Amino acid sequence: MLDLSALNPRQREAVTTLRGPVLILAGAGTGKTRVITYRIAHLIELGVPPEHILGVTFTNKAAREMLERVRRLAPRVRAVARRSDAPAGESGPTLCTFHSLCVRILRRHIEALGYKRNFVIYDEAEQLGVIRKILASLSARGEKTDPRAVLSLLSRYRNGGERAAALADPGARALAEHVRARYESALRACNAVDFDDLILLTLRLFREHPDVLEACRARYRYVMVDEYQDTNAAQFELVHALTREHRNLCVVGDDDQSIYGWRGAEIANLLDLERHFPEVRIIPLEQNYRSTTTILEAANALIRHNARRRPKRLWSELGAGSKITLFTFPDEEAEARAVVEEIETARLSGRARWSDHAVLFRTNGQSRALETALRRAGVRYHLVGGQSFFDRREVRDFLAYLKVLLNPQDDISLLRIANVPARGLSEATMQRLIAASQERQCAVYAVLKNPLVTVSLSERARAGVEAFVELIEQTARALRARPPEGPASLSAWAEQFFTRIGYFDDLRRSEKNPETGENRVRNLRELIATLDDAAGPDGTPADRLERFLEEVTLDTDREAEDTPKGDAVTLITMHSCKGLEFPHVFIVGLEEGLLPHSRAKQEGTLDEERRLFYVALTRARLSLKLGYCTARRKYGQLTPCHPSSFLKELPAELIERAEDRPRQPVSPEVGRAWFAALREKLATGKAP
DNA sequence: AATTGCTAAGTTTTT
DNA sequence: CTTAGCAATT
Repeated sequence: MLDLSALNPRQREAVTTLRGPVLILAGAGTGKTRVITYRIAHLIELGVPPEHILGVTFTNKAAREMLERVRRLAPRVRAVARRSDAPAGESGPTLCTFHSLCVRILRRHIEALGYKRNFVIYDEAEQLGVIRKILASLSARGEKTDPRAVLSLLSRYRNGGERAAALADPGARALAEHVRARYESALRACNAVDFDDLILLTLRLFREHPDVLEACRARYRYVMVDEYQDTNAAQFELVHALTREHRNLCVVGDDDQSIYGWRGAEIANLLDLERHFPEVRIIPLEQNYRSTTTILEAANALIRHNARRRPKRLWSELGAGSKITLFTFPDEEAEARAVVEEIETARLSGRARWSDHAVLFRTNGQSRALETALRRAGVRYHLVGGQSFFDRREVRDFLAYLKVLLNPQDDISLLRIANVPARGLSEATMQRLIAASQERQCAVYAVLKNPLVTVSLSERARAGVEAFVELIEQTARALRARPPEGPASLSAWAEQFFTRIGYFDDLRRSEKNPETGENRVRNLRELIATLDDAAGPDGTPADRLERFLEEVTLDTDREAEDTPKGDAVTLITMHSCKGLEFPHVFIVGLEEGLLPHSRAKQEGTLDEERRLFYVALTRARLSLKLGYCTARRKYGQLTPCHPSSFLKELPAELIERAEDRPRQPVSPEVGRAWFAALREKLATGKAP
């Protein structure tokens, strides 16, 4: 029996309001995940068949966590579906991301839209590749357009929404429309879809094949959406399509924590929910279980400066705690040293471990000075985010090979690996082949197989092409065969395949520094070792590889998570800290131009910057320290800077300047421990 | 075909 | 100061 008395009245209301539309306005630290999981468990307990429940999240991590907690609350729930290939007879609730839900639907029905079922999913790097090609063919006039900017424009345009409507600049609109036509046909020709397509194509499927929509509605009778403030217009459409009939929609979110507007998130989805669901019941959660009242009051005061928001005020029963400390530094090195000093003082006086601390910053670049200082002091840390494992060259090459083997039409991947390792297919040769493919309106791979085309190539190039085609054909054939003809272990197969084509050696050779070469080989081997686990046991080797690829493109936080971190300080951007909490938080670089970022000012997104600061503030449980520099090294030279205007929005009585802090008396034991630790550090040679 | 050198730019980044 | 992308060399 589910014990609802463990919840506060508001939470209980949220858990027990099961019919009709509900908006749970869940402020930071108010037990949001708890409410969602209790709600699901409650539904099940009341006899709702679990397979009628759909819970949509934005990250796989969130989906996993939710699944785990539902299981704990409702032990009878066994098979809980997360992966898109879950068996049809499953009996659990569906807890997954928007994207994996759509993949699941599309894998079943995409042929109705004229795609092949073995479509590949392009990630951002591949999307950029397509955009670059289009831009290159478009502007021989030498005008340089930033592919990233075009991609983001395109994404907004395709997803529709108010932003796109406000995309009134006729030049931008024309460019977007122009690029869109080429982009979509390029992807289609490659039998590829991108992240946006997963949602958009599902919507199209619903429009053109109402029976599919009907089946989904019948199946998902209770729908919940987490982090609702981060949904974009297309995602809203999807949710609306599923729920506008039965109206059992529960959305959970916090408009004050909307920080992904630049990625197309429509905070209006949350603010204007009544427009589509006038009967919506709004349940605010305001009791915070995380932070001291000092921290919450500061956060409340800050966010009040935002014009358009649903009013709410966080409170807690955790007492005032200590004041917020504000530091001023001459430059970022001093800042980093002070961070280290604060952490070490707390640790050596026995008040906190390294892992109780997080240092938050606006831009990834700010981590450098911090890392240097922490390393110098021998403090363990881990850096969250940064460039992804999946952006490394060797990983991209590997994935491109897999994609080509499963779907040779994938031009982008094919062009990436056609001459890796070098097999005599020079840039010039490839250009001719691409031209031929455009002429014939067919995939590059079809051209490679076409003797009418290859006959015009040089002897060497033709030999290269033939060898390449033979390699792909033969390997693809082998992968379609079940064991014993086909490979039983994907890892063993991959290891052998990449050795045979000389990829490992090529990787080593390509690096001047043998150390980094070995590192790349090791990275790849690590990934290869996970093949069998991630792919699951069912189907042909090709089916299994397909699942692996899907898992890897849709779930990039997978590997980061299971890395055991031990006792270490967390260095993290303000964006990626959402949803986390730490006893002690240090927010650095609170300078005008960095925290309200200079570009945000130009773009008129000051409110979002303020929300970002709000998210950062509300991560702290016990102590909060804020720092800014009076000068910072910018592009090489020291430039003066001013404190962030947001600092003025925090009530002065909650803040004390670091230099005014009363010196805390140090007890003899603490003093001894401190010196002992210092001596040890000197002995091991770690201290400066 | 690959390496070198130049120029230009420089947020955040769930899928 | 970096770094990425691109052009122009060897």
